[in-house]
Order: sequence, then structure tokens, then C-alpha cells
Amino acid sequence: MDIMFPLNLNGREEYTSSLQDDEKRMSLGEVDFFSDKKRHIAVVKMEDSNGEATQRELDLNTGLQLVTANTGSDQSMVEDGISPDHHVEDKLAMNELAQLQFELQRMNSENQKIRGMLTQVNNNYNALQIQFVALVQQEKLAIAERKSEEKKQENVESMVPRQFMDLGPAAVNEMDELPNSLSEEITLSGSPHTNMMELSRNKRIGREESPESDGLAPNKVPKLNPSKPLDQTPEATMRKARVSVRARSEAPMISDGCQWRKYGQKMAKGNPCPRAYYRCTMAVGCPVRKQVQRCAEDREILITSYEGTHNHPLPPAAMAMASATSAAANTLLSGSTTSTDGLMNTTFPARTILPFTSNMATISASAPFPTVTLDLTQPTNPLQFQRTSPVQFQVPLPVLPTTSMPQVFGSKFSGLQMSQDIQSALPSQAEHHQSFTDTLSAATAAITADPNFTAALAAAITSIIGGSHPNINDNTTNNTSNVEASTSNKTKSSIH
DNA sequence: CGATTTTGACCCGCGC
DNA sequence: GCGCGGGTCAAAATCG
Repeated sequence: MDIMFPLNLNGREEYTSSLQDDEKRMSLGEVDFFSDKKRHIAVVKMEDSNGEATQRELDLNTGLQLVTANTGSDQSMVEDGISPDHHVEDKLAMNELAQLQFELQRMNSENQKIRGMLTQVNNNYNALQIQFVALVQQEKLAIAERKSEEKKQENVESMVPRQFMDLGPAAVNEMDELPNSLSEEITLSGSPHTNMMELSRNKRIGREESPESDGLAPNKVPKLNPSKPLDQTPEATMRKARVSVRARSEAPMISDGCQWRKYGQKMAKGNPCPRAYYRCTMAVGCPVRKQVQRCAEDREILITSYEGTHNHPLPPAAMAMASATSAAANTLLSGSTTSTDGLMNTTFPARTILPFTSNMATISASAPFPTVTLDLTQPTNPLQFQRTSPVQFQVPLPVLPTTSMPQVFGSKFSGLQMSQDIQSALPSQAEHHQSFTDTLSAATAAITADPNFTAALAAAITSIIGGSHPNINDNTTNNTSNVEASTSNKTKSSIH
């Protein structure tokens, strides 16, 4: 499956082609504000409407032109009939005025068009950021895993027996989130430990799909459906993992290309900002949900948590985010089936930095779901923009298919955070004005500066760079409800 | 008028 | 058993 990267790098090309169109329209007296060269052409041709190559220097000061035209018009009123030459001048002035008004309208519409393009580029930029972080994170974890494997082989006798004997409560919780294959084994083996969240979901799903089930006895016992058909779907599996994206954004919601409908809002404990609940509305029955909440410590940081997998084709603009989050969730879930659970030392405190990953990953056993956190909030380190090679990155990037993402997590992580060097390579959303090529260059700089990055990542990046063109033609609307604004006045906390 | 948001109620798991 | 907190529902309100 080839998923093309939705990044609208050809936005520049689209614009170029539109410039070519504009050039054709220039003969009609149109103005292009965005190219000095063309602008000059526009100036000349704009004055050419009467077939006279007068070439007066207007310098595109629209306001000035309007004043000039109006002045001429006023003069004509005062000096009406004085000279036939004045009539000609008046006509010229009126003509000019009409032209300029038309110009103004055209420029307005063009402004809107460009604004739309800018938004699109922003969206794609965000999506690529996330995609890149996910990819880099996985690669770094692969390295960490390899290192730990080596260490494990050194201490294999002492490590292995501890892995499953020291399972504390946190680890037991982690076991709850085992993927189907493993949790099924547990169920079949008669373990009394049941996944309560799963039961809850089953009940909810049952209620959604068969309303008559509401009529069950009040003390209905959650049935342990042995077949668990719903939970065996990938969607059910994916819903156990969360991908959380931290981004600095003034906007109420980061743009991910999907359509969302808000279905709830609650005050969460320990955070004055409300948490909003959204579900994907791009297809009926899509299980994907997301939560949006501002960070309590820094209100500029928007935390978006995704849960589930889309059951419908995604527009290109949504593909990057979806595949990135899906890959991260996949990585998270599939990791537990690998043989590297030894990484999950059960004596982890609530938030421990893995020794082998330095500041790359943290583990939070307190999270109810295994959660991958992609942190895009760190400010850009300007030193990492020293080397720029924009041409290298002006080719579009293909989306790596989810299945091609390396499944390298060694254990179930709750709360991964990116290493500082990666974070610093990724500009915050507040820096959207930064050119996309600079961003990629910075990311490349970070890669080259980090000795831990392997040839695998380099190959991945290379393959990305060498991808084919995406076809951006979608303009999916994004939910723009303002969590903060809508709640600051109206929301009554549901907290009892 | 359909889609979306708001918001109080409800359900459920969990801890005490 | 009770209360708390997270998550969801669904009727009413609002929006485009």
C-alpha cells in the first residue's frame, strides 16, 4: 500500500502555475503583488489599457491611484465643459478608477486564496512534524532496544527471572492493555483478572449497536463474551492505545485534516481548562476519538489525544497525522508481544527515565492507557538551522505506510517523550511562519548531530525525500470549536 | 433545516 | 455503600 505524503509541498508549484495564469491575465490589467518581476510587468500593462504605452509610474500604490483618479474626477465636475481635453482625461480617469477597483477586488480574492493556501501549508506542516517525530521516535527506540538487548545478553541470567516475578501493580495494569493475542491467552487460561476498561467498552459498544440491550436488568453482570468479536477487531485493539500530541498553539484545536464532532466536555481534575471530547465524523461509525485539552502548566500548549483507527479512507491532509498516530499506537501495542518486556522493570516509579534512552523516553505507569506522547512544544534551537539545503527537501514526502513502521518497542510505555534534540529540531506551532524547508533542514541537522541515529533512520529519511508527488486536492474542514472560549463562560463543571 | 455544539444526566470503575 | 472522576449520551440550543 502506497500512501502518499499529503504534505502540500507542491503548494508552491500550484502557486507557480497560478502565477503563470496570472501572467496571462496581466494583459487584462491584473496585478500580482507577490513577484517583483511580475509586479513590474503588471505595472506596465496596467497602464496599457487604452492601447497607449504611456507607462506611467504608479508603483502599485493602490491608495494613491484611487486618490489620483478621484482627484481627476472631482476636477471634471468643477471644470466641466471648459475643455474637450478634460473630457478625455475624465474618461481616462474613470476608466482608471474602474480598473483599480477591479484590481482591488481581484487582489482581495487572491488574498483569500493565498490565505487558504497558507492554512493548508500549515496543516501539512503540522502533519509532517508529527509524522517525523513518530518516525524518529521509533528509530531511537529501536536503537535503545538494540542496546538493551546487548545489555540483556550480558546479564541474561539475572534479568530474565525478574521480569515476571516482580510484577507490581503498575505492571499488572500494563498487562491489562496487552494486545488481543496475549489478553486472550490470559482470559482463556482462566485468569480472574479482567480488563475492566475493556468490559466497559464492550458494554458501551453493545449499547450503541443494540439499543434493546438497555432494557437489561439493572444488576446486569458484565458478560465475559468468550468470543469478544468486537475486541478482536483492530479498531478495538487500537482504542486501547493513545497517541498524545503536545503542540504549542493558539488555535483551539490543531488541524489534522479530519472532521470532528464534539460530543462532550468535562472539567478534568487538576486542570482548570476543560477537556473536550470529539469523535470522527468523516464516516459513520468511525471509532476514532480524540480529547483536546490545554496544559494546566502552560495554557499555550494544546494536548490532543487520539484513540482508535479510522475505518474509512482519509483525505491526504489527514493521512499524515493518522498514519503517525496509528504507527505510534501500533508500535506501542505490538511492542508488548515482543520478547523484550524485560525493559519494563517493574520497580519503575511513576515516571522514570529509562537509563538506556537517556532523556528520550519516560515511562508513566499511572496512565490508564498506554500512551505515546509526541511533544512538539519545545522551542527551536536556532543553532540547528545553520545548515540549510532547501532544494533537498522541496520534493514531496510520501507517507510511510503504517505497516512499514518499525515495530520496535520493547515494552508497554506509558508516556513517551521525545529527546530534547529531536524536540528542538521541531519548531513549535507558534513558529509557523518558519519556512518548511528550514524545518526539515533543522530536523536533518538534529539527525546528523545525534550520534545515536542509525543508518536506518538515514535510509528512512532518504526514502522519504525521494518520494513522489502527493496530490493535494482536498480541503477538509476542521472543527474549530474553541474549547477555552466556549467553556470559560458557559461551562459548568461536571465535577461533583 | 440539517449539522454542530452545549450541557446536564447518566454510567461505570475505583478507592475509601 | 458512597462519592469521585472519567467518559458518554442525548435533548435542547445554536449555527450556517
